[in-house]
Amino acid sequence: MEAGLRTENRRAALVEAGLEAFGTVGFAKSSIKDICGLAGLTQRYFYESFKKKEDLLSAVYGQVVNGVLETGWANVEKPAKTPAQAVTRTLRTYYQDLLDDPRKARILYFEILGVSGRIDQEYQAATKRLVDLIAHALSRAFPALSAEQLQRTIVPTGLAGAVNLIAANWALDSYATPLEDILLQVQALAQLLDGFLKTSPEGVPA
Amino acid sequence: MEAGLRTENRRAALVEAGLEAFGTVGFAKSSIKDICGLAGLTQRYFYESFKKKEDLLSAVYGQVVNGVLETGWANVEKPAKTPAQAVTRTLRTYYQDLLDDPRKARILYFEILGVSGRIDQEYQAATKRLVDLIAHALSRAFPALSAEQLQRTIVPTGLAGAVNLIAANWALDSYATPLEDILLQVQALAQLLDGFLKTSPEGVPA
DNA sequence: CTATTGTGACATTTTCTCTTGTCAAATGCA
DNA sequence: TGCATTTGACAAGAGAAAATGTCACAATAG
Repeated sequence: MEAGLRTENRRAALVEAGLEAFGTVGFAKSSIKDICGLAGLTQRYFYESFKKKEDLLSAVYGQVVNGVLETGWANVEKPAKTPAQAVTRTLRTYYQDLLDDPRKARILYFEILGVSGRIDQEYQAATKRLVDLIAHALSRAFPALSAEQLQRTIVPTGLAGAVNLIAANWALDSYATPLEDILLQVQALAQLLDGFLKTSPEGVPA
Repeated sequence: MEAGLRTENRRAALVEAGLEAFGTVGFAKSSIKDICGLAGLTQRYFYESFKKKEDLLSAVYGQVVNGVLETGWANVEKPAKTPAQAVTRTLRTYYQDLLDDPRKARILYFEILGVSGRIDQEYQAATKRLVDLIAHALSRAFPALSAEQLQRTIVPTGLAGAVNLIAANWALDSYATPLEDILLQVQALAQLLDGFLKTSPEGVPA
């Protein structure tokens, strides 16, 4: 095997080990040594691919964020019978991702915060991407809402916060509430909004 | 001055120094030595009042949380002419608190997360208190919504997430958007909800 | 086969930070 | 005033983790 390729493999192993360490023990309590142990590598290989622990967190976070947002976008484009169905389905896959791998939830909602200014910026950028996805999902599910109009309001940001806090509380609660219960409530709200928009064609004010 | 009282004063100085350190440099990057320096005390006095840095964070967080929730409750009880006005006024004081002291915002939304299991529990408890406040505010502003009904839904949790993420983004953005712009949008949404509830006396389904 | 490069295990250095201890000066109290 | 307690400044040990270095061995290419 080529050297460059093996370097890549080691890097990938470190990212996977980082996901495990940060997602279970936590960022603060994981040492570089621990992570290398999980990856089955010695410490020097850490410095082969990363300068410091924070850089690994950045790589892990980027991978997780890309994963959930990709499944989100893949879902939002699919046609749906009703707006409520579209909203529910998108949210289901998003939450299902976190349910399948609680380490991702922990990194997305907890470990990423308060580490450094640079990481805060990455968090902010990722939040913005989620807000964009939500704005797009809303404008698709509810054609009465224009995407441009949504972009200028705080509504998608607020909804992103709602989605995130519900997910974070759900994770802190060890996923006690069945996912379907949460989705049923969301579905009811979406149906309400749908009915409301149909009786108020003037839409939502900016 | 009595000894016990001076001990109290030193403790208060440490909490204030903790607010400054955690709220600007951050929890991870603040050493006990730094904090004592800010407080104008030597390290031994840290151990007089706290066992470890985490305990100081807990004290600082508790003070900040109590402060914002108290102003929130004080406001929510006041009578208002319209529901939209009630919502806007409560939110204004809540956000104004954070605008006046950005260190509080940083601690509330960033520094508190991912520190330890114990701190996570305190965060969860504080979130629950905010959710309760919001549920109460909603049931007061919109009598059509019963408090008991609200408690069983994810709506207040979602709204708490919305309030928090909007605040967190706002803080990360160095409060670029004028507070009044945000409040105007919230007011518009509240008016919409008010109008909707008046045409749908059956209320929101559980 | 042999020289070069990559690898793995381990040692070492360095840098922090926590935590406890010492002691003289200051302060409060009888 | 004289005694006891409190205080402030600093020292120093303990421990952990980061970051770098060494070296024998394995793998591979020519």
